[in-house]
Amino acid sequence: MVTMRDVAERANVSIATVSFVINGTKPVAPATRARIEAAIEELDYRRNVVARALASSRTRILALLHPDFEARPNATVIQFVMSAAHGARERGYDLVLWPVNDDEQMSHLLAGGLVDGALLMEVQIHDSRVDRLVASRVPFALIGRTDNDDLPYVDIDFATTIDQAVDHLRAFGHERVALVTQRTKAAPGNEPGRIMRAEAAYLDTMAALGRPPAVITVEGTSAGGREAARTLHEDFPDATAVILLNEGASAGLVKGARALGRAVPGDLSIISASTTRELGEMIEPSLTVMAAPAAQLGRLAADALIDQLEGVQDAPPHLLIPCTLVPGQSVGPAPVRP
Amino acid sequence: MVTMRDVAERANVSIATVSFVINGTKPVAPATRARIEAAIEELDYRRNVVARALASSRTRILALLHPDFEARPNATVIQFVMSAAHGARERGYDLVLWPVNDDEQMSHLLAGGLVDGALLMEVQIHDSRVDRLVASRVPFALIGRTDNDDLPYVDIDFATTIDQAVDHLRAFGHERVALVTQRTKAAPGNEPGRIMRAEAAYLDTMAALGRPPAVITVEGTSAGGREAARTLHEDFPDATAVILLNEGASAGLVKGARALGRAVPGDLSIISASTTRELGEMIEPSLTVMAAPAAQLGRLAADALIDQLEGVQDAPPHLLIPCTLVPGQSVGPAPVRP
DNA sequence: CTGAAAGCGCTTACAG
DNA sequence: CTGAAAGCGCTTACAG
Repeated sequence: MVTMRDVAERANVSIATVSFVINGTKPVAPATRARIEAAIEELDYRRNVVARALASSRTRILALLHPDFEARPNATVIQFVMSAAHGARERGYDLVLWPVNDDEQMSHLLAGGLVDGALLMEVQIHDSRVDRLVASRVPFALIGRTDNDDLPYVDIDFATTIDQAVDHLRAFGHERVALVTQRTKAAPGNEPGRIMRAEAAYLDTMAALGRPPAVITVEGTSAGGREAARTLHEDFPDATAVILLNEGASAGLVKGARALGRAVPGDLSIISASTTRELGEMIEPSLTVMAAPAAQLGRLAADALIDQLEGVQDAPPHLLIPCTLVPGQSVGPAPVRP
Repeated sequence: MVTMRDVAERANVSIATVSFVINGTKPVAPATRARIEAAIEELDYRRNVVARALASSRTRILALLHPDFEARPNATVIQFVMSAAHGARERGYDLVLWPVNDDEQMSHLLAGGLVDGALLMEVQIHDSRVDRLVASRVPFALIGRTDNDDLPYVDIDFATTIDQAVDHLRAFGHERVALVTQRTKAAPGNEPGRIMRAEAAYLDTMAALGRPPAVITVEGTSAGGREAARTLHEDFPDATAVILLNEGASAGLVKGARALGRAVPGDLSIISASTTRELGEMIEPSLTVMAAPAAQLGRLAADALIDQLEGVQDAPPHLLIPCTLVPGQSVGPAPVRP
């Protein structure tokens, strides 16, 4: 292995000077610099990142803390993860994946000193992992928000997303719009923030319009989607449009509605929010979706965290990005009331 | 920060002895051990992984080298990545994500000394990245195979997968089975191994059955799927079943076949191979799929690499896992010839 | 069974 | 602008 010492010897300088040119930390005379650069080139020297990390007490490694995604693969997750890794890499940082099952394990990992900062996914309104994170004194950014808006976060702007979805449906004449959300294992009132915030935004919008809300909560599966179709049909027969906040139930909802004799979009219009274009195309009729800004969020999260680490920044980042409407064939004019 | 020195002082031993009990590298007297363990507990000491890495010249970090997945999110990818990270973590290793665009960048990263080993995804038959990897002298395992079967790899067993798909279709009376693969940017003859091997397995099977093969190559999009439906209809009108090796084209193929007046599975049976159960459920009629063993492969890859690193192992790992048949509603009896 | 000490390959005040 | 040296927090022969 070629070390900094080898380079220094070949260039006839001290290792300190080599360090200065590699890191640009101090001015070095052009001639000296040239000799050093030549030596680096000739020896094909590459600085050892572990030694650097120990000496500088900065590892330039970021952790992505996430629950176990193996069970329910989600296309937006991979986009988020990959763009975060990509954004980090472009700024000279590495991203390690830390599947964390419990808070204890998380604290242990954080205390090991491997990472300079952490990104936490799937944040809930009350989240003990966030408390641990704060206690660990490792800088971080949340993907999603707790009820403490002062912490650094990036998140989907659900209020704007729901508003736009409702506006889109109202432009087609829909007056009664239902919301289908996802059941989770979380305690009531402590669902993932995305569900609670989207629901709150929906209720606000309905209230502003003077319409009674219709919220249906089902599993994130095809069976859940079918259940939603039945509930909609029986309990809210006058709803002519649905906003889904439940990717996994999308296909089931369409199938279920049809099985009940309701054409899509003839009798029922559907928007699937916070999902991918690909999902929309996968279904017949192609779904109108609000595409989640997963790739953007991944990069923003990495950038926000790195800005914090490098002191490029004053206030903790609070970034909200709405989903993007991608029209498909699942939204049509509201049927005329009989 | 609590260091090993703090623990040593409190327990009245040298730091070497602390290291011995933490790592279990040398026998330590029970009483001494107890004092040290108590000190660790009381100080809430956690060994600094960076210092350990520098001193032991083992970082216990693995790299996952992969092309840019942001563009085309694929559900099997996230399963693979997460299970690899999970498997690594369980054995005390961390997994960093390295999106690599070019060989040069890959070599640079590898030379930094951050990782003990690497996993390379999306391996092609002739793959210059593999040459770089070999040259870097960093231990590795491939996800997929090159034409050099001696290198360590884990891969999907396409031969078995295709055989099982054909068997399944033949049990329903299908005699003429087409294969739809995916067009890539790779040079002809150098497509990702999965495509070439699946095609080879298909051709072998057809030859063994004495049937003329029908291979259609299209983009991995809905449009590609529609194109495949047209080509099938026009060029291979007697094919009554299709095996897809093109996840993105699945929905388009179904839509396209219908648009041409061919019912699924009434007139055309479809199996989508090397994809997810979730994809199958997302389509109407639900697709019969051969689910890719992504989670298994992720864990196996991590384990195989770690086994190599820890010398648990003699021969380089060569692991092949077939996909799993998950029946849906897209396969039915072959239509009777007119 | 335990300790003193060298060393891993860098960075960073400090001095000149 | 450059260098000598301490130090980052561990591991690991080596000696006893």
